[in-house]
Amino acid sequence: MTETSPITGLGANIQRQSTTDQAADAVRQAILSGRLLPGTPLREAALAAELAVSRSTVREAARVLASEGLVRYQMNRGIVVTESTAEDVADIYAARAALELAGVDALTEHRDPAVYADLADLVEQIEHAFHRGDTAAVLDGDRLFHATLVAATGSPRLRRFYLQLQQEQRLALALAERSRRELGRTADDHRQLLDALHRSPAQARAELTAHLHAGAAELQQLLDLLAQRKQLAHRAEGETTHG
Amino acid sequence: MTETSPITGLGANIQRQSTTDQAADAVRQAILSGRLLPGTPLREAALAAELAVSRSTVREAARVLASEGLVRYQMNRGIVVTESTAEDVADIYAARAALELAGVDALTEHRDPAVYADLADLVEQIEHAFHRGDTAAVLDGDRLFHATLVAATGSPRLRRFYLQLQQEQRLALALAERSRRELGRTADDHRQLLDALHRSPAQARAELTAHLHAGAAELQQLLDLLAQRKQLAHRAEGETTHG
DNA sequence: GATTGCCATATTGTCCGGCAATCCGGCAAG
DNA sequence: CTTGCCGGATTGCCGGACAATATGGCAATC
Repeated sequence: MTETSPITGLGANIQRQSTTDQAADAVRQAILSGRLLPGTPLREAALAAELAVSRSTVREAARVLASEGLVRYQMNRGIVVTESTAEDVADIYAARAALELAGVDALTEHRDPAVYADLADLVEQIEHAFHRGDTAAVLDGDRLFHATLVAATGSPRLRRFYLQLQQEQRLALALAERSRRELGRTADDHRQLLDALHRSPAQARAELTAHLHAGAAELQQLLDLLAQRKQLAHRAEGETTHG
Repeated sequence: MTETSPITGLGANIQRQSTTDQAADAVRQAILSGRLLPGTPLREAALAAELAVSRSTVREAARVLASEGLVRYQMNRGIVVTESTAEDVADIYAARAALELAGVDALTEHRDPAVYADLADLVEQIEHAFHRGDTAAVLDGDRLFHATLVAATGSPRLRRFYLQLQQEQRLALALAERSRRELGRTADDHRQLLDALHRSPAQARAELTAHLHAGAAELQQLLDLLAQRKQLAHRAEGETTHG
């Protein structure tokens, strides 16, 4: 899996990280963790001061994040953390479906036992995490399971694109919390999906699309809830201002 | 298709283009047209002078192009026009297959007559261009045909990603010239593919994969040829230097 | 002759200060 | 309530600057 030098056998390619990349990482982390909410404008000067870097560096980092879809870059209006619409969420799931179905096709065609083993491990992990009540671990396992599926295509480009989709999805629900019931369904779903992957391509495809549709619906619902809560907060704020 | 304002009915959203974007466009154009060959290092200062912009602007533009895969950004080594390996080409076709198959699925499921009409038009265009001997038009039609197929998924993200793949492919064969026979095959293939799309999903999928495999093989062969020619040139250069 | 160490040069990474263009909120006039 | 205007805040872009790093060549060494 890892590259090895033909001479030394050491694949350790040491490499410093540019300030720009570090800045991008910091902001990305803040966004994905929900510390920077969608819609938040990112003032270049303030960010530069906060990160102790120059404005040029911030701008370069912003270009990177923009290409990942985490922020939007509007002419003369600056950087804003991306706000996902309902259509965006639907689209993310549609795109996910396309890539993951390609993964299913590749897997059910080549039947690589290593991939099946990885997937089985992940299902175990997810179930364990669920019983421990470790929400973050469940979600991590979920993401890794699907990423592994796409990786089964063997295509680096599909893999990279898929990771971006996952990032966008994380951004969309950064502040949403899943209920225990939904997490349980997640755990069950993946075992079922794995079974279907063993059985037949057609069943696997069907199971996956069903799983994704359910996920999309759940996320849409969560977003609606958040929007409602936000509206209420907004209204309350208006009242206090008026009173 | 186009967005219309509920008030004026004018969808004309005028918008200036930032200098950075213009710079990126210029370089992108130069790369895709083959004026900047793969492997060419892009000196920031020189580029800035050439485009009559500042180095900061060039760097931002480079970040954009790097995110599109047209250039590579190596720490302390600067910007280099991406050199595609044989694996890259294979991967591009694998990724294309995944997305286009999603398009086939969507199309054969919904049977949107408008899309079929568009595709039929494009086949006509390609055949006309071929008979005119207009190579560029054939290739444009080819690209548009496949992009339309992917667009049938209705997913903006898949569409965007697919355009990037097409860009990368153009980069890979920027300086390769296709023979008349290959262009003819291209024209025939698309009509066959369109027929299969009318017939059955399974046949469409089969036809598409065959088409893409043939394309990949052709491109690989072209690249081998180019590599050989390059080696010969290189060797000749060495001889003159020594002599 | 091949390897190593060193040095001059070219180039990048990053920062800074600056200025015009643009956006935004508010206030006044109609 | 709309329109026009104004000032502060912010961005877009620039040019200069300097340290860190890469690169190619030359000399010293084995």
